[in-house]
Amino acid sequence: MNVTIKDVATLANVAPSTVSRVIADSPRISEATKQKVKQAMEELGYHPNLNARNLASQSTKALGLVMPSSKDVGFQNPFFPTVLQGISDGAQEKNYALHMTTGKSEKEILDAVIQMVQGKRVDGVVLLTSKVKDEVISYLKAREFPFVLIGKPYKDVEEITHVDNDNVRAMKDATEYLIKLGHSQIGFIGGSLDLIVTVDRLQGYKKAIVHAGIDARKDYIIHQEFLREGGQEAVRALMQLEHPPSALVVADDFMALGVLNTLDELGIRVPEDISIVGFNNLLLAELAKPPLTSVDINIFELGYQASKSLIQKIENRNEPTKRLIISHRIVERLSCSQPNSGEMEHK
Amino acid sequence: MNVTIKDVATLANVAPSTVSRVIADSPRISEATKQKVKQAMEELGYHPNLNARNLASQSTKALGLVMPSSKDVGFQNPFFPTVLQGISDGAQEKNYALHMTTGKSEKEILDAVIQMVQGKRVDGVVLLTSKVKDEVISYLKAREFPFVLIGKPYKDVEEITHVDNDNVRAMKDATEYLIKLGHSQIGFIGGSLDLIVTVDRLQGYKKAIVHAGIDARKDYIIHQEFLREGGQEAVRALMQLEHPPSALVVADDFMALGVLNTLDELGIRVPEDISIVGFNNLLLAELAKPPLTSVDINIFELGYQASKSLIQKIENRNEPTKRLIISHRIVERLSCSQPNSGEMEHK
DNA sequence: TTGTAAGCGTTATCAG
DNA sequence: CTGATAACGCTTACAA
Repeated sequence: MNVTIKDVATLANVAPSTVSRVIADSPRISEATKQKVKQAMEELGYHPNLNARNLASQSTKALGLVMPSSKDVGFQNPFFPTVLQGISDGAQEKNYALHMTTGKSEKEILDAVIQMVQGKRVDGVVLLTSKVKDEVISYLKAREFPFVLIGKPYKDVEEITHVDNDNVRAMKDATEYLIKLGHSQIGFIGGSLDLIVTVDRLQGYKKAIVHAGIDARKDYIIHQEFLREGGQEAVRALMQLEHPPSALVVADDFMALGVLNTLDELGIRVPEDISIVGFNNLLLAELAKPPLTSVDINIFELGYQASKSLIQKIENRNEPTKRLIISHRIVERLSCSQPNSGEMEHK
Repeated sequence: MNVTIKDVATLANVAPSTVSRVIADSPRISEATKQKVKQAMEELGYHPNLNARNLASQSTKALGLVMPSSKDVGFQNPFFPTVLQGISDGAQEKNYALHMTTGKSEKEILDAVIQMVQGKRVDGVVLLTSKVKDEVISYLKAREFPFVLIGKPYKDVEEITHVDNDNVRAMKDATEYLIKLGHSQIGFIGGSLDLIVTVDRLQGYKKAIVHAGIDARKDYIIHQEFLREGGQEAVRALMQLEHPPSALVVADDFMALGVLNTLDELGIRVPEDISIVGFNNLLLAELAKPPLTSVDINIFELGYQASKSLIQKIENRNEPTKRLIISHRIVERLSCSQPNSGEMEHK
């Protein structure tokens, strides 16, 4: 019914295997027949059946993407489209296709991954988030199935190929940026401690504080459940301390937007009354009021390197496990200034 | 090497075909052997090879997603993660998997689609954007391959199954909302006219204006290349007209954020000096300053219905072409107010 | 350099 | 209700 390799063979007057070899661009086939076959393919509008090919060759030239739970608010973060672009570019360069799995719960996700792996739909998997206790990782490791993680694994750091930023360093840099501006009362606002990024960034913050000889105040640290209600409260409480911070590092621009909002309601001006450094340098950092100084973590590159190294791993099965660190840099905009010389009035 | 249907057959003491039937849950197989086989599968950890299955059955239980060009800034819009959630939910309900294609240019995208369709990787395709002259649509139509479009097709509206909002109506509603508040000088800010949504929304705006007997001013209409530089200029110019608008409808929240920004720089307050209605009701509409009144177009539902109806089409080949219209509603927040009684000072 | 033929792991058509 | 056996469309030794 559909045009197959045999039809092409007949038309070109060669054996099916020859056609197959032409497709694979085998070096040991005469230029003459190559042309003949190619023309026949053209004439018939031939396209290889990928299922047949995959079945016979035991490989698929496809990567599986594991997205975070779709119930997660974080899913809305523009981080994902961007990282996806990177992955896609890396894959396309090597002619790999992308297969996607999502799910509403951890269990659904794991099931989808198993189906796709055991079903031999993909040759490797890239994980878009690293959670603290990740069953998907355990599964993949146990089966020795090629995969790479975007972010840092919770454990077995040495045994899992991953691409990540140096988040400790990045947040340390951000904090020190504020310290250099003259701030010493610096608050930290981060997301759930279930995410490794948060843990790392918090650590970087602490390092900077300690290193500068500022005393670390526990009440300067907030973990809001991303944004929404809870966050508002927390920020409010923070600003009503007797000595509220004069600067804030926020672990994500999206979150920073919410913070900006709350601050505005409280009548606190940015950057006059308080300075803010965001993270990720999302497009919306530019669009915020005021435009946010933010740490650019090169999201696209994160994705690009992930698919690149996954493909390497697939094509060379005993590639060593690697850890790729993507660089970051602070992008200065208008949300930071030197602290007021006088004590900031509160209450 | 891998455990196959044959291994299961041997262990369960039945023929391979029987195992296959058990997998398909064929009604004409005794409960006894069903159990026996299932246990064998369990014991061996059997998982069907999907490539083999697809090859033999001439169908894949997979949907293809066609994303917009990754070079597009619009790709960053949180619209996509959300619509994807909807698609994914609809697919998962019917046990369909998702295959994704992207590309940096229209050509790359078309090639990817052809490969995936002819390669028989998917049973149907959902298109996430509708462009004015869409080669992908032409291709799919010519091959009579099942697909559904999210948005409105440029032509052949009657022959293409699509799920969309009534964007004309939605924008008319938004505009009339402002009119009811007392505004008569209302500006329109939209994206590229290459996108059908923009065309529709512009039309809705015009309808409302005409219907209210307000005279339509051409200089109240702006098409910025989404956001960035160009947009800023345009908004600036708009506000420096002798009679600047007292209200603005903006075709996308993301864009509205940029507008808000420019307005702020100009020292124009929202909603005191000017009212704004956004579109799409993205998460960030809530986080904007002030929180944006926005038209919720039910993005998730758009995706959900798309995959649902695509699957219907796949499973019942002569399903009639359908047009699904998803409802919208205005979500009031703080970006609108009645116009100042006095003329707004400009300069 | 090219052809022959045996898989790859399922499903589906016949019989029985 | 169950078992042979022929596809499905391609790759890949092994021959020639």
